[in-house]
Amino acid sequence: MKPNPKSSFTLTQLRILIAIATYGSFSEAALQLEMSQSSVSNAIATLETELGVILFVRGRQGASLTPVGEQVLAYARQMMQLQEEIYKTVNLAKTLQGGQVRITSFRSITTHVLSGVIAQFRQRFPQIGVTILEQWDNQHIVSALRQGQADIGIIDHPLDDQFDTWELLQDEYVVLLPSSFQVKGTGLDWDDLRNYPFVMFSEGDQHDEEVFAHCSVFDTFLKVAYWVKADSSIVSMVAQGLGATIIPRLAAEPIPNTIQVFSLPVPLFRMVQVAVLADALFPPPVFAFLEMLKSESRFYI
Amino acid sequence: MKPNPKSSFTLTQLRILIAIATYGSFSEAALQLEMSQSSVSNAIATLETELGVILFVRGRQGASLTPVGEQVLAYARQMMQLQEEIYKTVNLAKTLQGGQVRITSFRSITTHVLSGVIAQFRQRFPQIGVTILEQWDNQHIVSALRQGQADIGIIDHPLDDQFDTWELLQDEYVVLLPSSFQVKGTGLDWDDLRNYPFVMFSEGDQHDEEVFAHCSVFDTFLKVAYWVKADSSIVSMVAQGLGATIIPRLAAEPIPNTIQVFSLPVPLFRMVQVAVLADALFPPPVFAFLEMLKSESRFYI
DNA sequence: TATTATCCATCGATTTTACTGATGGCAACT
DNA sequence: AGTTGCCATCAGTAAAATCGATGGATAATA
Repeated sequence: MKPNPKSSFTLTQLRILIAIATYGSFSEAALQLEMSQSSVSNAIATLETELGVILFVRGRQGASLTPVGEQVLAYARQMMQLQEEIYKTVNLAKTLQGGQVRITSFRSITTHVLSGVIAQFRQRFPQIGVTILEQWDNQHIVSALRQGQADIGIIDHPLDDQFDTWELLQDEYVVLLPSSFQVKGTGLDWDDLRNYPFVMFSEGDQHDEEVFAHCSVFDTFLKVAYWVKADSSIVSMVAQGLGATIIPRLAAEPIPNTIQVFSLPVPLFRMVQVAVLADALFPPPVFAFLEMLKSESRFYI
Repeated sequence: MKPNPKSSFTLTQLRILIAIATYGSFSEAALQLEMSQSSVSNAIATLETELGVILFVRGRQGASLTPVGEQVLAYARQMMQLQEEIYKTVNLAKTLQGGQVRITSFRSITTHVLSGVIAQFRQRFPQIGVTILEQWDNQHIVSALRQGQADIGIIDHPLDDQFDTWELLQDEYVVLLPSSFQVKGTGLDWDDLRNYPFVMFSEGDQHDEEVFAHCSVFDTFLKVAYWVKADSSIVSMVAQGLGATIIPRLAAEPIPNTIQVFSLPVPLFRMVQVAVLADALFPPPVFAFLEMLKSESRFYI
């Protein structure tokens, strides 16, 4: 008994078997299946050879199943049913009635933007599953998209033209100050920033690079007292008066009201974009989700 | 969505799908399946076209399933399992480990001979099912055999050469007399028979024809007072003194001890034979049963 | 008894499908 | 830039499914 038979029977043969069992004769089955009687005969002969058993007793009044034939018939029916289910499943996936949308993004966006959209989406299309894959930086999001692990990505840095992107929202880089820090006028100026000690994200973060670059344009070089790895930790360190920080607003939420929030002297934004693979052919659920995202984005821009 | 798609996917395609999902890439799957990479590629492309969905995301590091692909994979595994079961089933049927023996016979033989053989057989081969199809006369037994509704038939009249037959036992036609009937000597003679009223089987029975023919050879013509349709009824009518009868011994059993049993003046037997289709290729269980029947028949002859 | 009708197997021809080996494109490493 | 690993595509070939026609067998019918 080979575990992996090189050639094996086909679903067509099983379908024919069922038809014969149903209609009682090879010829009637052929009619119903809209194929020639000889094909039917051949198919069963091949199947019988492959299995090494006689499935039908042929007689004057048609064909009737042998005991083994009966057993095989039962399995054949089950297989046909599974086949049907496969078709049903993929057809569902091709409509808005089923399927799945897979999104990858960072935590801050997930929490403050996507959660709302997803709730709304699930309410509108309850049959469609939504999967979220949280990532730490753009890199991972991009590669998840490229490798097909997700359909839709949320990014905050421009991307090469493999992707179709559009703006979801502008997230302002805000300066967070402990309540103990004094501010002279109505807003911050660059001198203020030069004097504060800063708590920033750990080494090599793209956001911070952007902030440093922006400040340096105005001859402002921040003094970084602490490097920390999590958004929420940064915020709480600021709350405890250890220093100031510059961070995208959504990444900082929820901001305790003991913290003072200012725009930069010259405001800076990160552009949060939605990205999908340019050449990919998406199932309808993905389009539906993108539509919803687009209409939602109006509230943020 | 057509209920009966003209062309459909194949089990081979599903097997390939599973292999790719298992080994992570088209090429590795091709190696494992011992087929070319292009075949694998083609098979999946065809399957994807047939289903109308993308099943794999192809990337630098191999192929990974899409969400629909995952769903289809689950069904595919089930189908492979069913396929395996079919092979297991038919292979069992080809050995003594499984399968079925279908026997057709009359009630009398079933009760008094087969039941014992079957019990012994089931003890020896517990996995093999035994089916008994009871019939009223040879005609039905023969046609059941011819139509493949049974493998083994028990008959009591010679048959044409479509069948292989051999003797199972000789069943003597015995004369049953009520206790009230007087018998002169040690045995019956033809004159005795001429004087008794008889209870015989209803019209056109082959057994009775045989008996009448036998008697007429000795110028004995029975007076039939009753025609009755069931063996057991005949016996009980004799027991109640309504008449005598001539009946095969096994058909009469159990014979109440109020009834006198005699051989005919010139004994007559019916030859009970086992018959199988001459050209049929039987599964091993049938042969095993035939062997057992043969060895068993020694006790009766 | 001879005839007819029904069913299935078989044959040869044809179309379809499956498979292969070679080639090329693409993206990621070195 | 070159190399490597992966998949798609192409053209040719081998295998198969399918068909129409034919023939044999067996019941039912005349």
